[in-house]
Amino acid sequence: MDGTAEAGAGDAAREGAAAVFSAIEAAPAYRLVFHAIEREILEGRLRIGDRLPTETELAHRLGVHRSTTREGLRLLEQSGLAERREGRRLYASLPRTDDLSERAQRALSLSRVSFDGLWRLLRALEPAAAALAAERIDAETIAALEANLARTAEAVDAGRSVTQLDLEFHALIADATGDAAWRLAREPSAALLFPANERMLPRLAQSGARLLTAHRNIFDAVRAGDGEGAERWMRRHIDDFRRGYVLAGFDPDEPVSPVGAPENGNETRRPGRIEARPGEQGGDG
Amino acid sequence: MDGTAEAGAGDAAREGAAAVFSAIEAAPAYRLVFHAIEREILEGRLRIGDRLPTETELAHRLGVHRSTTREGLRLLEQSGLAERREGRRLYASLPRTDDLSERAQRALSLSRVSFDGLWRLLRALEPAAAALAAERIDAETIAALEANLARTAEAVDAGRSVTQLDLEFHALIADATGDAAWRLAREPSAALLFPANERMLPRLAQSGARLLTAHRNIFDAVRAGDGEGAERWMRRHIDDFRRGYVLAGFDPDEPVSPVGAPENGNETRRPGRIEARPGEQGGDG
DNA sequence: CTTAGTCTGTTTGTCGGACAAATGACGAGC
DNA sequence: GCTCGTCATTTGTCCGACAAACAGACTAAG
Repeated sequence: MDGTAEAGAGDAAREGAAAVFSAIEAAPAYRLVFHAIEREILEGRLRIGDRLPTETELAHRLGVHRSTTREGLRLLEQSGLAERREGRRLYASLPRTDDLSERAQRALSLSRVSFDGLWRLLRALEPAAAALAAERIDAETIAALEANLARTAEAVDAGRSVTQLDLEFHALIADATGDAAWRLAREPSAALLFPANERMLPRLAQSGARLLTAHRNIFDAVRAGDGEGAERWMRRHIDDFRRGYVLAGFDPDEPVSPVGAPENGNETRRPGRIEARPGEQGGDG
Repeated sequence: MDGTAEAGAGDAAREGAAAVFSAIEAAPAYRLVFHAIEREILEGRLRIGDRLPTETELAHRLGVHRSTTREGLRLLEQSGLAERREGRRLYASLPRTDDLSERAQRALSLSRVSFDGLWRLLRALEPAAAALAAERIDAETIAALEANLARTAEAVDAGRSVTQLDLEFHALIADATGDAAWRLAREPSAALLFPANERMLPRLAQSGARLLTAHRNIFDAVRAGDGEGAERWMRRHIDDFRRGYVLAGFDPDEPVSPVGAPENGNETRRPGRIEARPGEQGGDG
């Protein structure tokens, strides 16, 4: 605890031009704890799914207090490398893609993104994804897409919102590429862009039906292994989306509005405690 | 403290069919602390850049102990919504894109991605990004690109590796779109794919020079506002990249090897402490 | 008057220990 | 055999303490 900083104090003759003085790297112990465990996981000594040692044991092994260990564990937890199962225990895990997407989405929604920027991104991605999907799709994803189409048809008939199903359809296409990179690349933008549908629907007759038809065409091509067709239909679908947006009277150059405020509930759902503290201190300053 | 869990214990007469029993959402207090602060930031009561209250004050206001507060702060920290500046204090911040990218990249590298999948993703993205960049680029990014090209030329002359500069060039193009979504979408994949260059270089004569020429062509088109040209040159560049990969004798269907093990240093660099504890407990089991 | 040192109150990092509640394993009882 | 208490383990939370780092204010030196 006495890393006395006696670095560049010496003679005042010249400002050492050659000396580099790369910034000293240091970190509080809780961060070292985090990295120690992270490393165990990344280098395979702790395999995905393995239960982490007890807090007490970790503390003991790392030579720090349990509180410090716990702070490190929080970092690990939030980084996605540790995950709670069955309520309490922590298990080593891979950061989940949807988790990453969600965060990216939030970051995006807080930054400046225009409808047009997002749209052009997806116009580049989605057709290519559809083409690749046509080459690689498996039976399982086909089934999932069929189910999605069925539910979309229902929703359209019933006049319900199709936004969620729309998002799911496109996500499934991305999944069909079999490559996590595709999903990761498109998800945040799609989640921000496609809900714009919600605002168009009331203004455009038949937009639900059009969407369904488009999805069906895309699906048929994908299932048939017709990459080119899938790409073409998807591109039309995306173009159509933009057209609808403009027709409905929106300005594609405007920033997209952050959809969905941060909800409260969504915790890791464990039975037990309901509130942190029923009500003890109000807040006095 | 005493949220005694007396949920569904009652009479065993009938299994309430009508009752819904939506899963009880509960969370430990440290998580509630996290969400409380998160919410303050997301809803604008704490603005980006604002200094967070003292740990003690937070603890007091939220009615929990400082230790608990600190655990919540670790979550916040790792989520990117709080950031240390000047060493200690925590400030509200936006999750940084490069941070998100880095995590996404790690997640990708741990999952199954093939050269081909990544390549096709970037083949869809990069040309479109270049086209958009040509419409929107500003003087600053032009300057950055020029600097990048100059350094690339140097590196090629000197026979040094151009991988980092290559990555930077493409990232700058994405930046030039002015839309964070583009950078976020391509960064993780690019970071995994482009370093493959490193392996090709020794096997292919002139590949550095080819890369430089391609970058120059792309840049010229972008600067001239020639979207179509930029797109075309970029597509060629990406195609060329794949051709080189195959020529060099690699199989595009193989999974990409995780590049770069998790390094040690990269902390938040704060002067002061060098080690958590110089050497107090060795580890006895 | 600027520069360098000194002092002081505040804030963070870490530690020690304590205890209630939840969990999981296990053996007793219907 | 299945259900129900019992008990040890583990997590969540709290209390309190103290050293180190830091931000400022203030003072001595050039």
